Amino acid sequence: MPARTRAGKAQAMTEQQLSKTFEPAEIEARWYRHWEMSGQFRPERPDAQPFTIVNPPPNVTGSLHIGHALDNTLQDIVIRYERLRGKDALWVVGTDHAGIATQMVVERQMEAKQDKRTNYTRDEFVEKVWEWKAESGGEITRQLRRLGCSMDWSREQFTMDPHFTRAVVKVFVDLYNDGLIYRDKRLVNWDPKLKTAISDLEVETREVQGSFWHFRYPLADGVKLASGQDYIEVATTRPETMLADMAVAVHPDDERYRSVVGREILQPITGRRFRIVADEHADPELGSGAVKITPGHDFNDFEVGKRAGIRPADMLNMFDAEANVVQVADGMIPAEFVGMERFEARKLVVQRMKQADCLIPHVTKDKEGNETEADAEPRTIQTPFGDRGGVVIEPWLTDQWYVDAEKLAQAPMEAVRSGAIEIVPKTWEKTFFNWMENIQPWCVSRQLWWGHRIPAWYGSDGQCYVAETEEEAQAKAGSGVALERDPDVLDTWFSSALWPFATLGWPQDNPPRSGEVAARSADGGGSPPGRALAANPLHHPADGPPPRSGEDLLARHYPNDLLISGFDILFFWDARMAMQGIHFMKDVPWKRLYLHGLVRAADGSKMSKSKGNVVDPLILVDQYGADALRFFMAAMESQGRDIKMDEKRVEGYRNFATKLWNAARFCQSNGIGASQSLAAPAATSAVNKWIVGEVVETLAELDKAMADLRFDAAANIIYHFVWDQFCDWYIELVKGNFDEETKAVAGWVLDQILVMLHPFMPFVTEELWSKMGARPYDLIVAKWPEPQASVSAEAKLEVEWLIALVSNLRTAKNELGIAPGAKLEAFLPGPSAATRAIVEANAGAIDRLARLSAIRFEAAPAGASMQIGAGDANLIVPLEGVIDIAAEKARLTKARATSEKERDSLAKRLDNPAFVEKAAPQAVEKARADHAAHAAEAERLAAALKRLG
RNA sequence: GGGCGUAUAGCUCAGUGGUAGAGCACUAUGUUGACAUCGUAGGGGUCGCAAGUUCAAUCCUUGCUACGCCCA
Repeated sequence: MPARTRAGKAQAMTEQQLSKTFEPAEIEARWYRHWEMSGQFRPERPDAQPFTIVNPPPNVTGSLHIGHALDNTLQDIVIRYERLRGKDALWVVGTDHAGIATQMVVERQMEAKQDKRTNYTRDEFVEKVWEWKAESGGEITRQLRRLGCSMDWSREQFTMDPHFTRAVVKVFVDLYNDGLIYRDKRLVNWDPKLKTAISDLEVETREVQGSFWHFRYPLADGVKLASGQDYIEVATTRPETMLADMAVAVHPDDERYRSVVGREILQPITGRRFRIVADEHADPELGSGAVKITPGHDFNDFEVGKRAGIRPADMLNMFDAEANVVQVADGMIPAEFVGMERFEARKLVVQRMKQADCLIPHVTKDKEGNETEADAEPRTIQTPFGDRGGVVIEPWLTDQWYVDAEKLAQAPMEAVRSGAIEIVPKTWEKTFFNWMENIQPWCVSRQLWWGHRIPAWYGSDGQCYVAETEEEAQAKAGSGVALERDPDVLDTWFSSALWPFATLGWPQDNPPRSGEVAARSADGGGSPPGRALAANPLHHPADGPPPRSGEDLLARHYPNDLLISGFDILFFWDARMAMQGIHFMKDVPWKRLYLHGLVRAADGSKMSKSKGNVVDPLILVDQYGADALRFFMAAMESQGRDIKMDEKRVEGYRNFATKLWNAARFCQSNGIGASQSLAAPAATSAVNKWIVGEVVETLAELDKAMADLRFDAAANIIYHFVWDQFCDWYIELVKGNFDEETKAVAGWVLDQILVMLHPFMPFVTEELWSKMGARPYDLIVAKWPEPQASVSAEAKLEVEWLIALVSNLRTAKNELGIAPGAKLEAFLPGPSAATRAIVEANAGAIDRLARLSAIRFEAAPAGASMQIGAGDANLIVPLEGVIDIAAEKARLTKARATSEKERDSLAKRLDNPAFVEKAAPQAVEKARADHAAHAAEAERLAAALKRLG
């Protein structure tokens, strides 16, 4: 199959001796470069079935953390597996422009030089971000290579690439024309530090120790409540907002206030008069039952305000973009507050209210009944914080662009319901539906400079024209209308939602390649002139293979087959991909969605820089090798559970790689080399037939685990086959007997191991593959096993008989304190023909492993002996003068007790007529067989004891 | 307040309607030419608690307890 690999031919074909020690670092660097340079991450397979994964594009400012290591390892395992199975496997890779994060990084750099963004024009600043990206962005792409990830780097993508930007603009315009994007004036989550709106998903609610103040709001015009009180009590955790209060709400059924609904409050600080309104938002059970209403600065109050007839445009706004107090439209905020920072204003408001005798102190009583007064009641307050800026979010009234998420959410929900998208593990479906069913309009505009600029232009009259280009907008507006473009950019997630199809060339079928030099559009997207990625030192290697052309990637690779992501971005990214994918492509973005958990610190806490418990995956790679880290990730990835970091376990898998290395070295030193055929070699000896059968079984189990995305099961299956079956038994059984058949079988089995293990441990397997002999192609593009052989039941029985004999003998010797190397002789009077044949065929192994000089088919001489069971045979090993009899008696007694206990328990079950009648027939049958076996074993042991006297 | 998840060996975790497994750790032992990053053998668990369903429950149901996450 030379067409499958361009590289295979170029490679040295001679068998090279394996070095004594396994050194991962050198092997990893060498092989990764070779794979990438020779284009083997995406070999040409035009006729093969496509298989596609897109990676969650990491933030261009990011560096590899342990979560990336998990996520990308799982993807690489799947993609390497499918590539080995002959599919046209495409793993799309790229990075995300990360609007806020990237702008912050560059601004921070400027700050360090006493410089700032606003010293530059927008274009100048954006240019500087591109410069930053060229120099320092994309560190993570190098780091992914160190993990061994086999992505198609030749088509590396960036969300601000020109073709991607065109896709983003088209999506925006199309959604606008479909009425699914609109501009609206409403409260948004405003980050006063970053001075931008953010979506509700980017808000984190944290519990903060705060205060709850109670105030008197005097009734105007001498009005009194039914109780005679001349004020209404209101309480708040944010007193500063009373500078923009526009109402007090009471419940319509609340008798205490019914008489004053429609009357007015005279706010003590501002002197503003506003109405008391009836609204069900006010809960009579809570506090006084009356709430102050600041429609311009609170989400609930906004709704109350609208119901009370206040138009959003008329709602008072008392903050600027940095959350400092500004004068409101009615000019009633006292001058001393204007310009004040929000939390300073809070203090001053409390002070002024207190001076006006409008503060109701909080009174507590101690055990003796002594009263203490405080200004406020201490309280734990659920407070919104921006997940990037880390400051308290301020609800702020602005014009923003919104996506009608509710409409777009319908099709993805149907896709999951119908099974068009399978969510694995299934438990996440509920969470998915819960969010999708309650989805809110998605605020997509951001007040940043770095990102995809919104394709909307405004005339001087405020009329808005949305179009893909300024020319089109101008055409819509008519010539002569002066247009100004919307200064905002789009949420980064808005663009990454297009990843499964825009990376494949949508809306054009032949996208520009990453090497293409493209003029930067006015959108701020696109690589700047003369700074194409091919010339980017980060695009490693600069002389790598060119991307292929002429493919209709979109038609071939959409829908993607699988998406693997952490559950933490289910809403942010996965759900939004599903919305955009189905809307624009009329099909699901991927057939399966696999969600994995978080990697936690060893103590189970979340890793975070502030806690200082972050484990750097690259340090683990340095220490144990990438293969070991990858295997750890796979072995620990059981669906639905977080992974606790366990370095000892990584070490264990490093040891596993070493074990395989040494086994291969041993094979090599015995003249075993590369196998010549895909099919298992013809085997005549039981041990060879047996190991071929074990490969057949292991392969089936492995394929099943992979089909189910059970990475832990898959890793364990191959681990135990290599260590337990191949190293511990097969090699030991054939040692010293390397005839041609055995060499052929051993070489073939080792090759199957290398192929099956390759998705998990690509480096060590590729190295061994090349060193074991001449190969027509590299392991990365080898063929998945097709043994074309079956399991031999007789061989299995025979080898398992031998294994039982050896194990039981070792156990007995150990318990009796006999040196493991001591050579003994055994007697087996009247063996069955089958047993006799086994013994005769395996004299060598019996001598070497069981350390029996002979098994005689005759009665044992009188005297003390030990009894060794193997299958239904009972071997007698004379111990005259070897050990003390008491120890052997104790051993047998214990073993007999175990068998008797099992036997009796089964007998009890079988004596129960209900069991025999109602239980499944196979269960009854199995119980009978087990009972017979245990009874026989107990009897055998009893007889042995009797013989000991 | 709503939702989801977890509780199994000293630790980290699999698993099953028919009396429980792995890795690490632990104990004993081993330099017979692949491997001490190893070999051999061993000890260790009333499967969180309680009730129910069932011939049979660690597994299914309900409740409780503890811990974690998400949403409000």
